[in-house]
Amino acid sequence: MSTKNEITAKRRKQIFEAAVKVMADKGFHDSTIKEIAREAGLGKGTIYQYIRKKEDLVTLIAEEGVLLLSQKIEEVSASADFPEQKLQSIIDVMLRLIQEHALLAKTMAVEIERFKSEDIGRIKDLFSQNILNAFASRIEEVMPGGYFAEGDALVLSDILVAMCFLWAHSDYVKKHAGDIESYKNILSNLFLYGLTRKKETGNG
Amino acid sequence: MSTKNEITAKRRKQIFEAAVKVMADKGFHDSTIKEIAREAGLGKGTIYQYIRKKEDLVTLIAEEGVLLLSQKIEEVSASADFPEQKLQSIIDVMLRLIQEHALLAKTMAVEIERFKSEDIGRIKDLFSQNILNAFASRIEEVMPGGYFAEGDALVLSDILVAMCFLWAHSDYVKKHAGDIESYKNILSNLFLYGLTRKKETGNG
Amino acid sequence: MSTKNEITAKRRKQIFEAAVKVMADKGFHDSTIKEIAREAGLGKGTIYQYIRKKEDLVTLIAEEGVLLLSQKIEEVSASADFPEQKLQSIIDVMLRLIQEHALLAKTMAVEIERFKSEDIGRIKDLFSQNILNAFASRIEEVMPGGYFAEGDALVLSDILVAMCFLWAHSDYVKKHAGDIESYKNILSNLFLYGLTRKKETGNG
Amino acid sequence: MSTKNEITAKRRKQIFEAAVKVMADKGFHDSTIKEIAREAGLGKGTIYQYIRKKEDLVTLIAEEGVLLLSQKIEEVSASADFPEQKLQSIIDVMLRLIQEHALLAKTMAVEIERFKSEDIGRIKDLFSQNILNAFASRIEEVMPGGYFAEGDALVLSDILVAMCFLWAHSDYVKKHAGDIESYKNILSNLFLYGLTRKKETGNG
DNA sequence: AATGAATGAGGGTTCATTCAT
DNA sequence: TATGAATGAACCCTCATTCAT
Repeated sequence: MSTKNEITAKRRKQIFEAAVKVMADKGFHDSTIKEIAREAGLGKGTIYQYIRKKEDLVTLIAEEGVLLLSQKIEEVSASADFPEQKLQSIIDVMLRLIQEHALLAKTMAVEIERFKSEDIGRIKDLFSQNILNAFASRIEEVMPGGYFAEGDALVLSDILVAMCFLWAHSDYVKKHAGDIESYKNILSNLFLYGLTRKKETGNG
Repeated sequence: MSTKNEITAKRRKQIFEAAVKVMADKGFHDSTIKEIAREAGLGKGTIYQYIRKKEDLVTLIAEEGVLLLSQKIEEVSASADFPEQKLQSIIDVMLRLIQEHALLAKTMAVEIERFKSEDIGRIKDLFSQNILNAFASRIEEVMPGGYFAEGDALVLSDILVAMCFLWAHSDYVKKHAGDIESYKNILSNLFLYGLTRKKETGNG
Repeated sequence: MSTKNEITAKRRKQIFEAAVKVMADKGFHDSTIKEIAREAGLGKGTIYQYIRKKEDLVTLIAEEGVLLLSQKIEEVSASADFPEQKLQSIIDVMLRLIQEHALLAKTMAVEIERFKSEDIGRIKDLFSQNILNAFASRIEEVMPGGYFAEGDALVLSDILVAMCFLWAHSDYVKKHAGDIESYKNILSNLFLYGLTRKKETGNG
Repeated sequence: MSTKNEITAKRRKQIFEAAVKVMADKGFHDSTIKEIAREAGLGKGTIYQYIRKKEDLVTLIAEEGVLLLSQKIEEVSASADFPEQKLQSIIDVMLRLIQEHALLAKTMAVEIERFKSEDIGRIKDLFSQNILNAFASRIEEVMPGGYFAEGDALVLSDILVAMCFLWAHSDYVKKHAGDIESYKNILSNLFLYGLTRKKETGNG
């Protein structure tokens, strides 16, 4: 026995997943409502019971994506590790999530930047506050005394997050890195040590 | 007195620049031929004397962009600096070009990845060979003995190039970094030293 | 209460009839989908729920026309009359159908020959097998011992059918013959007796 | 040394022949001025020095065709043969001309009927007076005492002329008759004797 | 709530025609 | 006179959105 709300939630999920799947493949403009409806196993008209405009699907995807990432990221932030480990953890989690929700991440990475609707503004704020700031905090913990000013932390977190998303939509990166584990190591080492730091050969 | 070829070249440039401008603002799909024509100061039909399909405009932009970058990048590579300076130079040049041709770079960054026409394949190869490889070579020169394997150079160049392009289309980065000079320093320091290297305070 | 199929059938008919009407007047190229839609009392987009391309309308018209003619022609062929009466009957039926479906016949006569799509090939085969052959059979029955070889029957049926269709699109013929009854007599007499046979004045 | 008029005449011929060639292949609407110009070895703009509108090409073709046919047909009419031979001659000439100027004839047959411009009216009159009437006269000479009324001659000449043109554009007729000689015989016999007249086996 | 038939705005593209050279 | 670059009207077709069932 399903309550009305349960059905609504189920439909939303159907539509969301179909939209993610189709849009990750074709991008926003080349995806049609008809195809998304078919993928969702619903009628074309039914979609419009749950969204007002096609654009809303991107909002939906963005929102879902940001929430998903936010939750996990917070967990990591709460861990008791050393700063460097915390940074590695957050990269690790981010990449794992992106891998796990590859299609969602791809659509987020590719479509969101170009959207200018009002709703997206709200989500970008959420993204900024929950994700970028979490990264920035982790970054701030490891950079004092080094080459960066305090204000650089935000830029660096923009960069790091973007590099994580790169895994979702860059064919080059996937081809060159081979697997996500390699990519994670490269990213961690780059951010922690840079290219020129020499590894200490463990003799003492 | 203009020869036919001169006019043709001039028109191509007009159209190219109009396309870059409009597409950087609206993206491929939301740009209409009509608007591009208006921006170029030409009639709608005239556009089709110089391209066969709207899609060709992206190919054109991609090609022009890759050539533009390739040329300058090569110059840097030929310089006689030390490896670390060479890497800084190439980042410097890349960012300056991206700044100078901001709209072109934005369209390149945003649209090319999603295009799947045959012509784009050719251009991606060009991009890979001329730009990614140039970066990879510079990267290889500074990383021995450190945390990276030789094969990582390509991935790292993917990453570095992506970071440069981030300046072209990420509102966050622009807002957080303020100006391109800051961004350049952040990128250079990140790549050369990473977040955790401590600056030696010169009291030796 | 209309089932989905009934509506579909109704729409198809609407569109078909509108297309016949408009195309008979203007020909394929000078007919626009917009006008056909208006004539059908439907929206422009609706047409494309029932056809894929404008060209399909010609296929549809051709097919319908051939089927229509085939059915009636077969009935005549099955009659028990003498050969000469059978030939007259088939001319009679053909002309009556062409008169009755004047617009359809005109479009058939004018447009089909020039179309080269694959679907038309199939329909031409149908036309050839069902209509030309029926005429040829009737012709074969009356011509032995005369001026024609057996193999001429097909050519003669091409000619006779073309003559019938002439009624559909030749202004000259309509003007000169006046009414279809006259035209039918002329055709029958021409085919049966030729120009030079003298009528026997019934005095014996 | 060419006078201005000679060049003009030469250009007209070039354009005329190119138009005939292209239109016979593709029909009026699918022929472009560009292609006709190329076929004529002239620039696109040059065409418009000799015609006002694309439609004029059809007028030109029609006019030329009618004149061509008229001239030869008149010669035959002036011959001193017996009526039946005269009819055969006129069929013979007509078919030979159609064969010789196959492309011209095809375009005449296919395109003229649908054109409604004022100029075409004039040409149709010419056609009617010069060609249809010539045929009608020949027909009138052979039909007295037979199955036809005097007024039928015009209809019969419409029919006969149409049957001659059939050779120019019916694939069926060409395929079934094989060569034009056969077709000519079939047409002649049909018109002179009909299907049912028995050949007298010449034994007294 | 679910559906898909109906719709028309809007976009890409073609091409007859013009006109400056 | 010859040309072809320039132009925009006009057309086909797609697809987001609506709405009656």
